[in-house]
Amino acid sequence: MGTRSGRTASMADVARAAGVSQQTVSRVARGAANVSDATRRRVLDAMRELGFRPSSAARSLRRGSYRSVGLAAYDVTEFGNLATLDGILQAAREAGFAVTMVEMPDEGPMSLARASRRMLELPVDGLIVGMSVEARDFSTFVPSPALPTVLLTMLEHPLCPTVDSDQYGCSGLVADHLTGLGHREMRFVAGPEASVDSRFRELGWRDALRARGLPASEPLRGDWGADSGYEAGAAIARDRAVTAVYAANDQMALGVVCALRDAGLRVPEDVSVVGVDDSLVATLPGGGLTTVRFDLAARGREAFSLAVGGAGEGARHVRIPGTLVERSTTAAARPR
Amino acid sequence: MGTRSGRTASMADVARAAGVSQQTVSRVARGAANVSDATRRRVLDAMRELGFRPSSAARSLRRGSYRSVGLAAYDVTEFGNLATLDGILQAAREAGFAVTMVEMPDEGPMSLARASRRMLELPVDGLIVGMSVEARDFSTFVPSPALPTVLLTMLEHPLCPTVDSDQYGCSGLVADHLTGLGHREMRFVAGPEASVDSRFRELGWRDALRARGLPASEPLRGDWGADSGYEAGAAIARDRAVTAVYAANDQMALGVVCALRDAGLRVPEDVSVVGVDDSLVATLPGGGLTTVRFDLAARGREAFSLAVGGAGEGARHVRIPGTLVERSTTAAARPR
DNA sequence: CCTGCGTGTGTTAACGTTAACATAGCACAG
DNA sequence: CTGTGCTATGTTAACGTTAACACACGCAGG
Repeated sequence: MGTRSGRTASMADVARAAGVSQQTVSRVARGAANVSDATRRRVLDAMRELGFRPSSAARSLRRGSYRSVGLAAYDVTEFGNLATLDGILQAAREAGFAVTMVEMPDEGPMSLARASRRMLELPVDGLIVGMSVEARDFSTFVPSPALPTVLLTMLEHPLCPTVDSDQYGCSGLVADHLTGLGHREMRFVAGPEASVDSRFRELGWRDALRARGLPASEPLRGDWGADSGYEAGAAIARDRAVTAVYAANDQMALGVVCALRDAGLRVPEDVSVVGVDDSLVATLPGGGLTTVRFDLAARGREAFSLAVGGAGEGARHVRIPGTLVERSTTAAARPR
Repeated sequence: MGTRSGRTASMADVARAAGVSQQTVSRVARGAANVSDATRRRVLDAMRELGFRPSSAARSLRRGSYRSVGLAAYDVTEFGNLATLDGILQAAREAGFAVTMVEMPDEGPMSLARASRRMLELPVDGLIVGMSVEARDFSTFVPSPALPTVLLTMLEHPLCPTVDSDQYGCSGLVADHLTGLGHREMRFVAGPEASVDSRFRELGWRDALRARGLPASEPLRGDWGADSGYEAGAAIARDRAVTAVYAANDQMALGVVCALRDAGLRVPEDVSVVGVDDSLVATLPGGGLTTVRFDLAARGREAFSLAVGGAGEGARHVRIPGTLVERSTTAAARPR
């Protein structure tokens, strides 16, 4: 017919079919005002008949923007990243943006560099990078000036704005809560040394104790898993002075609770336990875990607006505070 | 300098700076072979200096493809969807594709229609739709001929290929396992009636029992939650004939296990319990749940290749079989 | 009757890239 | 010395859209 066979219909094809100029088709496609009802109807009919799909490429080329934000992620499957993704998607939808993702096959700096280079060739107006990449990768990362880039990390980067949940401040919340309940002799169960989040939680804990004039004992070290929490809990059970435990995540906190109970101690009557993350395990039956909840969706939304809003230049560093969720593993301190 | 101020550098700017033609810049950018080392170096230097970023829009316009696949999702956060997303990301990365997501604000058909219309204007070569959308929405869905569309659902659609884990066949696996252990008197705990997955699991179970000459008793109905599983389990505990329970998901299966134990029965010695999904709860401490695992990443990969591979026309319907994971909640049948 | 204005439409020129073709230089077989 | 083929480079013409401008028309006020 009127269309060149094989190709998908363009505005020119629609214009020919509807007997109008190509510009009028463009006006209809964009919902512009100055089109008479009769013409609009004819054009819409022609579009439908020809299965017209506007070329996003041509539009973006002309317009100079893509209305899409890039996301370079290592492991979206992980709890925190997922909730952040959800926040990014929310913010994107409200702004009429899409989210374009590429996965990084591993956590190395090479992988990040490659993902970022690939992003430069993708139709995105800004880039959000992060999701479980270890800190050392970011330190060598150089963003392209042609693509506004936001990093999801606690470590401040000289060239990019960063966003993260306040992994330092959360420990202050826990310290407030536990000292408020009268606890003085407390233990911290840290995550793996390589983890930036764990390091900040530990630092925040140390500083919070010092600020309250309490001694900070050496942390026990776990690996984020419930089993490592169990081991730490077993060790703590033998120390009769301890009345409260703060574990750097919920999984380990759960392990601590199990170990304490297996050792014949009651939680929270004998020992209080607090976790961080408010992950699924924190709400399990058998009494929820007292923990710190982060607004991860806000983390995502913030990253989005920094990446595409572009307003405030100069590397800003946003830290989103958590809130303490009191469930049934903390109570007033009593000697064991 | 050589570049028009305000704009980001184009190939023409780079060409001017390097003293070559624009086409040569294009060749370098694409990594084409026929460029001398000296020229290549000069061009790369100019690119670096000008902060050149190739225009994805112009490329796609010229090339006619985007190297990106669209994903219209309702709730990515949910367990199954997430793993599927991961599979899509994997396949996309291997094919050098990006994944462009838009979120649907709710599950209504309007929302789906709107998301699909938005996708038509996005830079994608194919579209994957699904992720927790209820079946009725798909039935009224009409794909655009200009955008190859794949549906993630068990219900076959006349116009689109569909992909899903085999929600029917999984019940056959469970029936094989349990009858193999000598169980005859079994109960099925279904999910909510609105759920397509639950309906197919139930149908598969009925058919599997019939094929084995066993009577299929009326299913108990839950709502996917552990509490509803607990109720069902409590009812089953009172029926001394029953030696095995098949719950339509792991959460409910977990509830059943708890109820049976609270009623003084041993699992698996007195009653065997099987779930479906191999979700996190299935691997909890205290003895893992026997369950059916689906290869959800394969679901995602399959959807990807159907969406962009485009090879086989005509609506194909792919069902990916699960595998039974035997853990510690099933054992040989013994009278209670 | 002219001027001015608003409304619907058409015309033209980019946007930045790549494919196809053209050309210049050089090596080498005949 | 001519012709053939290869390599490195340049030239031209799209790809499909939108912004800017131009035009034709009807209608108001002078």
